[in-house]
Amino acid sequence: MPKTLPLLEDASPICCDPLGASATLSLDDAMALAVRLKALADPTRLQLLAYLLAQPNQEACTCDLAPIVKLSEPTVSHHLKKLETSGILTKERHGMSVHYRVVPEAIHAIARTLDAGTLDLSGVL
Amino acid sequence: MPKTLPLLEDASPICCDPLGASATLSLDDAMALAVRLKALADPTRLQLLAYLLAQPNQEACTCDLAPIVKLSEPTVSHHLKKLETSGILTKERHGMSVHYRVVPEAIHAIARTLDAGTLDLSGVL
DNA sequence: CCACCTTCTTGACATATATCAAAGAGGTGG
DNA sequence: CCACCTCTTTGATATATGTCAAGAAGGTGG
Repeated sequence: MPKTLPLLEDASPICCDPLGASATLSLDDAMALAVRLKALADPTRLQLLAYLLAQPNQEACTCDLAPIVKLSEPTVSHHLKKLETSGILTKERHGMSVHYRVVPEAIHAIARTLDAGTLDLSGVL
Repeated sequence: MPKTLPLLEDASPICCDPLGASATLSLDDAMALAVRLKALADPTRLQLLAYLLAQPNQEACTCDLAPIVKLSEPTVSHHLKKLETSGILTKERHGMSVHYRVVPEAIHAIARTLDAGTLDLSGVL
C-alpha cells in the first residue's frame, strides 16, 4: 500500500475529461509536415531561398550561392541538398555547374497548410 | 610556388559573375524567421497545435495536451514553452491549471511571409 | 589522358534539441 | 499548515544538426 488514497489506479487525472478522441493530426502527417518545415527552419537556407526567389528564373548555381551566405561550398551543398530532398528546390546540371531552382508550389502548399486553421495536409503530401 | 598556375590568387571563381549584391534577406531577418519556423518544425508541436486549433476557443490545459502526444508532462511543457516564446501560443493561469491558446495572427504572418514569394518579413517581426 | 573547374561525399567535431526522472514552484482545500 | 493537484525547472543522456577540411566524383578542354 504505497499511497494513502489509490483512487484511480491507472491514470486519469481529475482536472479534465479524458476526451482522448480525435488526434486531429496523425503522427505520420505531423512528421511529414515537420520535415518540410525543418527544411525551411534554418537561417542559411532561408537566405539561399530568398536569393533564389529574387533571381529572374528563380535559379542559380552553387558557385553563386556560396558567397551569398559566406560558408564553405560543402556546407552550402549540404543545405541545398536538404532543400532539394524536401521538394523545395530542383537541381539540374548545366555543363560543369549545377543549377538549383525554386519549386513555388511546394512553398505555397506549406503556407496554405499553415493558414488553413487546421493544419490540413491535403496538397502537401 | 605551390601551384602550377596561380592565376587569380585571391578567390573569384570563373564560372559566374561576382554579383555579390543584394543579400535579399539579412542574417538577422533570416534568424528571426528561422526561430518561428523551428518552433513549428517538430511533429509533437504540430500535433499539439492541431489539437489546440480544433478546440472551441483554440485553448487547452497541459493535462489535456500530454495524453494527446503520449509524452511525459515535462516534455510537453518544454514544447509548449517553445511555442509560447515564439509567439505562437499564449499562456494563462486558471486556478491550478494553465491554459495555452493559439495566436492565429502569428501563424498567419508566417504563412503570408512564405507565400509572398520574397520571404518578406513585414508583419512578422 | 591529363589538368582543371565545379560540385558532392566522407569523416570529425561542436552545438542544439528532444526526452525523461526527480525535485521544485504555484495553487486549492481540508 | 499540510496534503494534494497541476505545471515547470533542473540535470542527465541520446540523437540530430551545422560546419569544415580533405578527398572523390562528374564534366570540359587541351
